[in-house]
Amino acid sequence: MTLDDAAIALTALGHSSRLMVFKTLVQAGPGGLAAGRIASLTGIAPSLLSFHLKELAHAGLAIARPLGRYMIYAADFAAMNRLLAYLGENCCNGNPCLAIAEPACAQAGLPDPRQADPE
Amino acid sequence: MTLDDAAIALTALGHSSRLMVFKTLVQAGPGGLAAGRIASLTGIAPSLLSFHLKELAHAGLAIARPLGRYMIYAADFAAMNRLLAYLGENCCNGNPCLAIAEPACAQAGLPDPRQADPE
DNA sequence: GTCATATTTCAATGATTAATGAAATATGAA
DNA sequence: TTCATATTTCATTAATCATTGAAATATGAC
Repeated sequence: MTLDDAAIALTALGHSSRLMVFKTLVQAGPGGLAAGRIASLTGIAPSLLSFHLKELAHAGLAIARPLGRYMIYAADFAAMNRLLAYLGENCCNGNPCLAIAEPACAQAGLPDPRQADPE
Repeated sequence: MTLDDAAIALTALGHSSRLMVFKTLVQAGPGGLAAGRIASLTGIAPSLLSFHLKELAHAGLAIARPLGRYMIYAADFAAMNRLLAYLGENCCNGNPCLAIAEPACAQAGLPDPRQADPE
């Protein structure tokens, strides 16, 4: 993932409506949700939601597949992982200083990586 | 961290120049860099850089401190960790499915958390 | 004090983005 | 075929953002 790829994905998530939509898709899991269901869950008008979903899809964070007259959108978990990996490597000095890494390591008796000094 | 806080931070990082600036600050470590040094490292014009640095600071991702006639900017690693934690919890279903979590866990003999099915 | 350096502010411009509602497209049901 | 549902497209408007260069501010050096 290049810096520009990451910036495009971050821009897509950097809007409260789109972040809410993406969060909704994540909660829905890989099966995804129909556009209308996303609209009713988030309260976003259909045409505006279509615009935001297209932004997310264009950024590679959501995948669309038609199902009859419905359009099913799902979060692209792999893409999100790549983005988080990029941020961890390039924007946290490559150190395991991420809070998110803590729970998985705590159960293994490892020290909390959040204490690592990033200098 | 609220969804709106996260969206503000993501917007700040969702611009290639600002992401490059932030990456530069991260590489510099907690000691930070003078604005002029950031300008020469990134090739961004001083007045435009000032604008972008203000955006990063306003989003809580960078901290500024005056040092004589210089202004030192440093990445706020704690804020970045909070953002990554938010994304991990809310945008990866709370599962340890993050690629970034893998290295720390591999050394403990844990299975690769990236294989976890987020459904 | 005067000068050079470092940074920010400001105004102006152009570009991009968000939001709204109406119209178009497509699918399934009756 | 006709109708209702689901979604997208389009045109329009408003709003926000990025960029530039000049001017202002502040600090340290001489």
